[in-house]
Amino acid sequence: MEATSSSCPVMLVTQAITNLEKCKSMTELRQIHALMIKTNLVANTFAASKLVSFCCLSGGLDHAVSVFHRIQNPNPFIYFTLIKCFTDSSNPLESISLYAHMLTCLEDWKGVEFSLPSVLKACGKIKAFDEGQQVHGQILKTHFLFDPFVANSVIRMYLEFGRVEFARQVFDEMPERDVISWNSMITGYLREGDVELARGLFDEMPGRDLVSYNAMIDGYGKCGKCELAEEIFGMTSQKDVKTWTSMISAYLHNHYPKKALDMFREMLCLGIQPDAPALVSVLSAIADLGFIEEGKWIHAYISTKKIKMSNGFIGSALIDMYAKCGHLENAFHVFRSISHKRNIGDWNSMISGLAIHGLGTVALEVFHDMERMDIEPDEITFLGLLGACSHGGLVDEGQHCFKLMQEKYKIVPKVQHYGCIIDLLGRAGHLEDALGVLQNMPFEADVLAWKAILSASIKHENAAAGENAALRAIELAPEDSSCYVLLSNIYAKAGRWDDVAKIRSMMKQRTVGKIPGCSSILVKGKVHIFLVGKAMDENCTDEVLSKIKDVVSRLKFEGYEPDLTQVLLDVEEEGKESLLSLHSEKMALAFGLINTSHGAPIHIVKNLRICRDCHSFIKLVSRVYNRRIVVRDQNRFHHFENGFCSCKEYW
DNA sequence: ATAGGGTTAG
Repeated sequence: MEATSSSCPVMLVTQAITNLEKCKSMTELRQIHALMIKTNLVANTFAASKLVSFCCLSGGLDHAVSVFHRIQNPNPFIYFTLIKCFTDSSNPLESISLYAHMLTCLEDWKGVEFSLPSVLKACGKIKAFDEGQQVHGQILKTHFLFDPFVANSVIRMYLEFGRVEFARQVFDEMPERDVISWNSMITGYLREGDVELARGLFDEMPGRDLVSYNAMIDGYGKCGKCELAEEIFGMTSQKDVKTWTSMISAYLHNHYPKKALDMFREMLCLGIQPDAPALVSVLSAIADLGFIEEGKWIHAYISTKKIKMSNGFIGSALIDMYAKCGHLENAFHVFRSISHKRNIGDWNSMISGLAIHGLGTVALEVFHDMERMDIEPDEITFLGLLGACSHGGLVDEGQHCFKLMQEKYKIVPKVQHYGCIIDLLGRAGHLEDALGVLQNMPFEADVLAWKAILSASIKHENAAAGENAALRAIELAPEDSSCYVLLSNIYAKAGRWDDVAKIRSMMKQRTVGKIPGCSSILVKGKVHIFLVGKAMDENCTDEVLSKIKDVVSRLKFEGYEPDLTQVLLDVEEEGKESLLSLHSEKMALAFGLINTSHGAPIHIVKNLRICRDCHSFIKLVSRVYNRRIVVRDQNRFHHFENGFCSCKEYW
């Protein structure tokens, strides 16, 4: 028998609901419940289900269950309320049990279909494959597959299991597909990396909506097909903030941070309000570019719009941005300001931020705070820590961290973690040990592991080890120009000119292009970009070139000797010195010397690793011209002051 | 009741 609502006047029901909606604490909730029992409102289906769902929302799942048990003959809708709560809770298994229990209690299955999406979601969430198949079986028997809500949920569940072929079968069998069915299949294929199949469905589907477009943009972006993402982006005239965010992150994933930033600006111009995810992705682009002014603007925007820093990634994105723009104090400031509501990402960003500045000891201190506060570190925390030790030359501490992560935190190291350890040992000159780790680790060595050995070999002048490492790295990443260049440098240094020529022609044959060096500098709020021997704003090229000449001759007085050992690939002997002096970071530095006042610090961002000559050049400039110079290269920060660099030659 | 976007990583 259905609980009667006729016994309760409508007024009372509405009153109870209003009370529930205003309710702020469990104590209040209990009072309302008591009143509802007194007036027999608990017998009213609608009021009772509201009560159950409010219990769930305020975190009192237990209370919800006890309320539920006092309801006589709960109807499918009340079951549904609690099932949904269980699905969203940390214990979705309960949702499946309650569903099974409901089936044994109900005589009439009318209304059961409302619970099916929740139950299927619960199965997917806890990867309960067998249970999921059982529910699927029941759905087939009871013909609920006719209900697109139900069928779509079955599809979603199989996708959650990673079984696209099962999902596809349901998709093919279901009597009536709606736009959600198509979109679900498309995202399923995209998650598998099967863009062609996804695109096939996208082209074939009868009526696309925004979700379809956004999913394709996102999918293309993630698999490195930026042009195709752009194509889809251009196909739809209606765009929402997610469309823009998808395109921004597509640019980001494909290493076009400038385009990502431009896209964000365009979005703002059209009056679209960025939300947290949009801001997080643009912050990441800004961090890549090192555009501190834009970063500060976004920070101010977040503050004025009162966007929460605690949940989500806003805090970590801000910390990361400030650290990568060289403003560690601001990163720390954000980090401190969220001290009571930090998530793991906030800690990780702070630790990695300190790592790129070479502040290994501080990073370890932050980690100790984390341990004191019982925050469970994850694998990224340890990548940051190992990197911090590596850049800070802290060999023992790094090895200790590596042990700690396995023994105390039971984290199984990935190939990246081994890469860090190899790098750590290699940099510190323990080349044999580094090779030992590489040979004994439970993974095939990847490019980065070999590149770590390669740069350690070069630094510690072991040509044979370097040659071997370079050859292995080239095998694994034939498109990466840096390994060819380093190898040919090794050959050149040994006078093996035939081999130098061989490498050069190999590069030509494989059309491996060198990535052009590029540096940027911020002067009076404007970013200026320099390539080798050329300013993007060509008006100032000549002025910069003559300034470099001045600086070089002044430094030569102080004992500067151009280090020609790294310009061995393409150039004749007499061209080497002038080519060296045209490196983009020297151009940017000269521009900074011309256009900033005496004693003002200079910040430069470079896309590649800084070369040895530029490094000693800038050290000297910092002393002779009495300037603090901060350079971010591909790997880390260099803080130059009074002739010294913070990296202590660890780079 | 079912589908879409986000950070930190050698």
